Amino acid sequence: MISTAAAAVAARPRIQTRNDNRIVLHFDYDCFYASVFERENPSLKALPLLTPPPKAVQQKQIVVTCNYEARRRGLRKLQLISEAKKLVPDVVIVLGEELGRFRDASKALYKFLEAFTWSGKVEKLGFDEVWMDVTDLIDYNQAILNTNDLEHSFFQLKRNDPTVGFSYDATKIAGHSFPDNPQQGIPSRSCTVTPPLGREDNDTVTLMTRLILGSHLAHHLRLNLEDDQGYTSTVGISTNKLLSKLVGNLNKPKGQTTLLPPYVILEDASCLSSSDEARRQSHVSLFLDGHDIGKIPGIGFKMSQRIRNHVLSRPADFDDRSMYEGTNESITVGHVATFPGMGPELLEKILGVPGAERGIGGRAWNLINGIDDTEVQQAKNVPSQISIEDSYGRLETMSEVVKELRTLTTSLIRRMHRDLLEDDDEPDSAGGKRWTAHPKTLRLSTRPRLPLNADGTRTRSFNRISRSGPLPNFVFNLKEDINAIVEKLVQVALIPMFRRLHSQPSGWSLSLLNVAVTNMVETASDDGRAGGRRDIGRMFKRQEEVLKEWKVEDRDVPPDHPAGSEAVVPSHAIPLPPTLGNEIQHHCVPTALAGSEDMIQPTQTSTDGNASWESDDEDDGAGNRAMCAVCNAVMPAFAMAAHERFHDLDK
DNA sequence: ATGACCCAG
DNA sequence: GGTTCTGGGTCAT
Repeated sequence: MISTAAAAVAARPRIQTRNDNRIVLHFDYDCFYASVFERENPSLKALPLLTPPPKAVQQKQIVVTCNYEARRRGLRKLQLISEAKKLVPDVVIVLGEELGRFRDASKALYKFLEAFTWSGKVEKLGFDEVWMDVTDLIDYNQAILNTNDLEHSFFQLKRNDPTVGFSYDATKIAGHSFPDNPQQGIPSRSCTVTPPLGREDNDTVTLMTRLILGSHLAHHLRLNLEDDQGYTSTVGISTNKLLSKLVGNLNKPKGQTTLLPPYVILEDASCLSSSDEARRQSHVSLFLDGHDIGKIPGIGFKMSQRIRNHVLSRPADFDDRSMYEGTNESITVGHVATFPGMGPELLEKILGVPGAERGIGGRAWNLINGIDDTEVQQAKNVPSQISIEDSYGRLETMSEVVKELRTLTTSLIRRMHRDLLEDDDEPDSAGGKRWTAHPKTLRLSTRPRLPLNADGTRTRSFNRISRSGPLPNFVFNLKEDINAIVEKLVQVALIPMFRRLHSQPSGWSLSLLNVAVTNMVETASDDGRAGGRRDIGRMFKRQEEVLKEWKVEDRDVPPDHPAGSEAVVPSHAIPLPPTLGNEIQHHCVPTALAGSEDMIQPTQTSTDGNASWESDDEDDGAGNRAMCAVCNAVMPAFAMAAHERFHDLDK
C-alpha cells in the first residue's frame, strides 16, 4: 500500500518539456497614471522623503488608480470616491477620464524600449506594462563574456559596436532575486543528495548566466527610463511572459526581481518524500505554488471559479474572489497541482465547457507549471481596434442617444486621425497625411439596464450587446469637415445599428454606449504603395494593376452583377463609358450602404453632388482627375469606379 | 462576417 | 467579474 502523497507523485502527469531558452523582461511602470500627472505638473510631486501626498485618479465615481502613499493609507483601485474621501480626507484627486495623455506617454515609453531590442519583440499590455524578448541580446553578450574576468564585463547594446553599452559584474544578479538569498552565481539546491553532474546542471548554470545578463540589462533599461523619460518602473526577469510578469510583483515599486534556476524538477528523486517537496525542487513551482489560482495571468474569474469549485468539491461560499484570498476558501496553484488526479485531462473536463478555448486544459496545466510558450509579439504600428465609450446613469430617449453618439463618434474620428494617420512627404497628398491602416468594421455596443423582475427587483446586468457592419469609406476622407463626417456616420450607420439593437422606440434604459472601429488592415508602407503621385506613368502603371486584378476577380462575379463588365476594358486604351463618368460623383458612397436594408440608400448621398469630400482637382488643368478617399491614389476620374471596387474586394 | 464571451490593466 | 475605459483574443454561427 502506498501513501497518498506517493500516489500523487506517481500519478502526476508529465509536465510538458520546458523551453527556457528565451530571456523575457516584464516592465510595469510604477503608478503610471499618477506619474503622468506628476510629469505634467511637477508641483504635484512629493517632496522627497517628506510625507508624500496621497493621490488618486478619478473616473466617474471611481478611483481607477492611486499612488503608493494612498495605498498605504488603505485606498484601493476601483473604490468609490466617497469611500476614498472618508478614508483619506486629504487625498488629492485628479480627473482621469481623458485618456489621451496616458496613451501618449505609454506610446513614448514603448517606443523608447523598442529601440533597445534587436528582434523588435516588444509587446504592450494596457498602458503601463511591456514585455521585451531580449534573447538575442543575451545570446550575443553571453558569447562575448570573458570567463576569466566576469567582474569587469561590458554589455554591448549594439551588435558589432563594442563602444555602446555599459559595464557590469557578471558574477552577480542585479537587483532582487527569487529566492532572495541565493549563493551568488551558484544555483541553490534544496536536495541534499548531490546528483552526478548532468545535463540539468549545465542547463542550470547556463540559465543562471543568462538571467544574470538579463538582470543587468533590465537594470540599465530601468535607469534609462527614469533618467531620460522620468518614469520609474518595476521589472521581472525570467524565461517567458508568465514568469517574468509574476516575479516582478515581488519587489514594487522601483525594483526588479529575477527568478533563479533551477527551473526544472530534477530527475533525481531519491530525496523526495512528497509531491510538495518534488515541486519545490524547482524554483518555478516554489514560486508559483503560493499564488491564488486566480492570480495566474490567463486564469480569470470564470476559470478560477470552476477550478476552485472542483477542488473544494462544492461551490465556493461567496462569489467574490477577493473574499477567498488568505482564507480557508483560498485555492492556490500548489493545491491545484497536487490535487489527486489533477492534470491536463482533468482540467480539460473542468474547463472545457462549450465555448471555451480548445485545449484549455493543457494550457491551464502549463500555466500552473510555469510553462508559457506564447511569444512576445512584434512591435505593432497600429492598434487592431479603437473604441470610445462613456457610461451614464440612464439613457432613455432617442435624442439623448443621438447626442451621445455624436460626441463619441467625434472622439473616435479624432482618435483615428491621431493614431492612424502619418505624415506623407508626397507633395499631393491631402493635408500631407496618409492612412497607415483602415479599419473595416464599425461596431456599436450598449449595456442595457434590465427590466424589472416580477417581484419588483432589478437584476443588475453588465453584459454588453453589440451590432456591427462595414465601416463606410467616407470616414477616411481628409478633406471633409469632421462634423459632417460624424453626422453622416451617425445617420447612415450608427442609428440603424442602434435600431437593430433596440427595436422599440422607447422602453429601454442604457448605462453605456461604445463606438468602435475594428478589423484593422495595415496599409503597405513601402514605396510601391499607392498614393498621391503626380507621376502620370506611374499612375497608369498602377491603374493597369488595378484593372488586371479586377479582371481576375471579375470571373467570380455573378452574371447579374452589372459592375464587372463595364470595368473590364483594355488597359492600353481606356475609354470613358458614360456610366462611369457619373460614378465618380459618388465614389465615396459608403459601401456599407449597399447591402444593408437598415441604412439609407446611396441615392441620398449621391445627390448632395458637390460635397467637400469629393475630388476638388478640377481646377488644376489636368481635368477629370480624382483622388481616392481610401488610399489617396490620384488617377483619371473614369478609373475611380474600378479603383473603388478594387478596395471593396478585400472587404 | 457577426455577436457573445473571456481575459487583461 | 463587477464598478472605468479601454484593448486583446476565441468560439459558435
